[in-house]
This record gives sequence, C-alpha cells and structure tokens, in this order.
Amino acid sequence: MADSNERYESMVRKLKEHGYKLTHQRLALARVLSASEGHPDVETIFLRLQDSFPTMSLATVYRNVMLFKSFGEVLELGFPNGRNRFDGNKPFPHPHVICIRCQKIIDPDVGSLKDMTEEVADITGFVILTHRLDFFGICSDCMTEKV
Amino acid sequence: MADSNERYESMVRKLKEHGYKLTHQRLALARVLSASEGHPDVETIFLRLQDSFPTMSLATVYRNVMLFKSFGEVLELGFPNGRNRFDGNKPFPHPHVICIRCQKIIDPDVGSLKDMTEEVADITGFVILTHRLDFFGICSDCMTEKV
DNA sequence: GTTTTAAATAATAATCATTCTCATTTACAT
DNA sequence: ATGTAAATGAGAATGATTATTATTTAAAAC
Repeated sequence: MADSNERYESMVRKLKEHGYKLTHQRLALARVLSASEGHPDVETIFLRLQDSFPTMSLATVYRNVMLFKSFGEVLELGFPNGRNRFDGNKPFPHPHVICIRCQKIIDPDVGSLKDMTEEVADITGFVILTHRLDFFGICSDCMTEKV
Repeated sequence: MADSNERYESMVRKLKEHGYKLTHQRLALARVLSASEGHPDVETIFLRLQDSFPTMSLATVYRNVMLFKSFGEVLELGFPNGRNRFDGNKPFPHPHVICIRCQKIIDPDVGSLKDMTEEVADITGFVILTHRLDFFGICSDCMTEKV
C-alpha cells in the first residue's frame, strides 16, 4: 500500500495546480480516498464521510471522485451490475481479483501486461490507451463458509 | 469465426435439453446470435429481429439472451456506461480490444491467460472461475478520421 | 476585516439500461 | 381439439449515476 499521506498531498496539489477550490468536502474526500483499502464504492465513501461531515450530499461525492479521477488520482472500476468501485491508492491499471460472493476486491502481485499490450497494438492497429484485467472467483473466506 | 450453423444447432440443442419451448422468437434470436459478428448490443439484436419479427418485445430479447447465457451459449460483456454487448459466436472468456471512439469491439489473436490465472489462484487462494481482459484504445479508422 | 463573485454544494429531479409485473397468447403434451 | 404451464408483449419499476438549480462558500480584491 502506497503511503496515505503522500497520496493525500498529491491530490491536494492537483486541486491547486488546476485552480480548484479547497473545500472542506474535497479535502475530507481526499483523506478517505488516499487511505482507501478494499476499493470502496461511492456509498461506502459517503457513509465514511458522514461522521465528520453529516450534511454532505451524495452528488458531491460523485462529482469530486470523478474530479480526482480526471486528474489521474483515482482509478475507477466500473461494474454493469452493482456500484462502481474506486482505488485512490493505486490509481493506475492493474489486475484485480474479485469475489463473486462477498464482492471483495484484492490486488494480486502478478506480472504486468506490458508485452501483451504491445502485441495487441501490433496485431490490431489500435493505439492502446489503457486496459482492464479482472479475475472472478470465490475467496477462501467464502469457500470455507457453510452454505 | 465459428460456423454459424453449428452454433445455432448447439443453441437449439440446449433449449431442448433443458426443457424450454422452441418459440419462434427464441429460434430467431438463436439465428441472430449464432451469426453475430461485432458483438451486438440488445438494441441492435432487437432491430435486426424487427424485419422478420415486428411484434417482438425488447423484454423478450433480454430474457432470452440471458437464457442462452445461462447455458454458456452467449458471452456477455457488461459495461457500466452504455449498453452491454453479446458474443454468441465465441461464448467463452477471451481478450477484447475496444475503440473508445466508435465502440467497435474486436477479438485479437493473443496468447491465453492460463498461466496467469493459475498464478493468481496460487497467490490469492481464490478459486478462479472466469476472467475478463479488455484493452481500450482508438482503432485505426478513428485515428485517420479528421477531427 | 468586509465585500465581491465565480465556483461549489445540497437537495432533488431526470436519465436510461435493465428487470419486473401481469394480462394475454402459445407450444406442446394429452 | 383441448388443457395447461410456460412464454410473450407492453409498460411500469428499479437503481446507479448525472443534471438542475437555488443557496452557500472559498478566496481574491479592497
């Protein structure tokens, strides 16, 4: 896990560089995102902010998560069913392993896809900008659970 | 591209094996799916069926595409923004290359992820059931287009 | 410290792919 | 031909996300 403070500083720096205001809501969101483990969804982030920020709107969470994403400070994992998940700690493409029972998402340490990306670009003539690799299965916790 | 007739026969066989009725709508859908190139979405399939089946409901397309998927006869590519896409021709996990401009989806001929899947299972303790690998970029057609 | 003002927020309505509901129709076994 | 459970058609419901708008606020200017 990357250093949470470094990630927070980076997010705040991006806000300043791009001329965005440092609102309490944004700074609190940056705190949560920079420390995020487990790839939280917007609802989870929203609830985590309720403690220190009871009047915050869900729309504000959406707006600013997307703002941080536009700076490359957050990786969004979109899902067609269920909520999207966010990674403010490793905001670059990397493989994920997803439990289809409990929705847990973890980052396995496997080799990169750099070679395959180049191969795909050669074969297809595409300019490849990014990628997404998800493995779906059942985690050991869920496997040992009865029924 | 797999033989369209073989794929059609396989779909019809699955319907019979599982005791589902061979409705005109299902057979027409199997025809379209088995011949599908370009990973059509439900709307595209629906429009393609309008010619021969003007009264067909969109809900029926959804229902039966998902039925064929449950037989392993169709691969669904879900997208958080925009419509899901379907492959009735190669209904098993394989890499895709997706143009973010024109939404074209093609199947590149690259090596499989078998080794990486085993590595991920070893490292994480997950039982891996399936995977999804998408490369996103801009196709050569869109690259050469002015503006 | 006040004032100013463009940007941000809170609250809520709108969107849109997909799923659900239910009255009507149909495949197919008898 | 008939009966019946399953399937369909039409449209309502769902739910995550995005858009709208009146109100509030960060921060620059004074």
